Amino acid sequence: MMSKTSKELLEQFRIQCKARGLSITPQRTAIYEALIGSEDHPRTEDIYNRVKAAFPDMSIDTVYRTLCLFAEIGFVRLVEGYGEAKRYDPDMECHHHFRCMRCGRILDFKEPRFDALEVPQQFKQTCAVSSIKVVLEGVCEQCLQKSVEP
Amino acid sequence: MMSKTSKELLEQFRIQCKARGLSITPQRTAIYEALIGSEDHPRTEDIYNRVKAAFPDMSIDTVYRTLCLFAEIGFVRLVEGYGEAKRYDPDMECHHHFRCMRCGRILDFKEPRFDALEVPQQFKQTCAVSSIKVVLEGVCEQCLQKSVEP
DNA sequence: TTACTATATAAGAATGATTCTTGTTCAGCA
DNA sequence: TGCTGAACAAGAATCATTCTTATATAGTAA
Repeated sequence: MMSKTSKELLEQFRIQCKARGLSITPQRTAIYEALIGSEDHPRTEDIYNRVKAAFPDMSIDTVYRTLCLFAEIGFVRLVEGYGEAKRYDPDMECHHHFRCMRCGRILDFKEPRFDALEVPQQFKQTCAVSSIKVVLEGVCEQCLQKSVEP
Repeated sequence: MMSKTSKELLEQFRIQCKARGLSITPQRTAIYEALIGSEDHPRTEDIYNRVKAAFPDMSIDTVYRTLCLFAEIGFVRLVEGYGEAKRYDPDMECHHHFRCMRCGRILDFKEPRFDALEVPQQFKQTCAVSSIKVVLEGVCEQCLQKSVEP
């Protein structure tokens, strides 16, 4: 999924932190590593659980703060959702989402035709548009099967 | 914004309720009316506040339950968001959203070119896709101005 | 109209996600 | 190597939402 190796990403992470005057702490590094190893659009608590093995007494508040910070400075993206817990996406390249409205699963997909969409004139002139993406809503394969079986 | 009059919508609301065996209570009617009069993608609490004038002792739990029910049966849509409180959209016609990542404002827009997007083959075959829409993220006009002024 | 019953509601407790507060620790620099 | 502001841990507090329970009422059947 990632086009850069995790080594390259980590190096970039360090450079970006320094450039912004942010301390490179073991916690932040661990959280960043957990993120780039995730393909499931994890919630804060998921990252917390993955990091806890190495940092048994990390506070979940640190994970909340750090993910929020990472989203602000562009290390990850906050995923569009429907009012449940926030989820993050480490893939910063242009891509799109299918969201299962039953189980919450998010599937990434690439679609060159969608990447080429142009921002409508009305927003181009007045707003700063940073992203344009397509969101599919529906029911995923697994959930469809479940509703047939039982 | 609405293509149907609120009278037509209310009539449709009653018919749909009956068809589904749902009681037509004053609370539900008031919540529905508040919804179709809203163009700001209100949160549950917003609707609660708007309805409270007429129903001083309505429970906010009723608003939560009712909005959830309305979304399930297709009277309104749950709007894609970023982990804050759920927001609802009474416009059931195909349209798209611009979301200000600073103030949370959501702007509706119509764009025929976006309405014609086709669901990628991979999802067509395996999932039930109920909606395909374009989401713009960025900073709105008002917020851009604010960041210049002070 | 009236009585009945399942559904809907109000009130408040409970839960889950997130943020805040406070005192402590540590990364990065002098 | 010591200093200082930034970062952290712990737990309290807050906000959104759901659950529980007892009561009220919409729709129906008599």
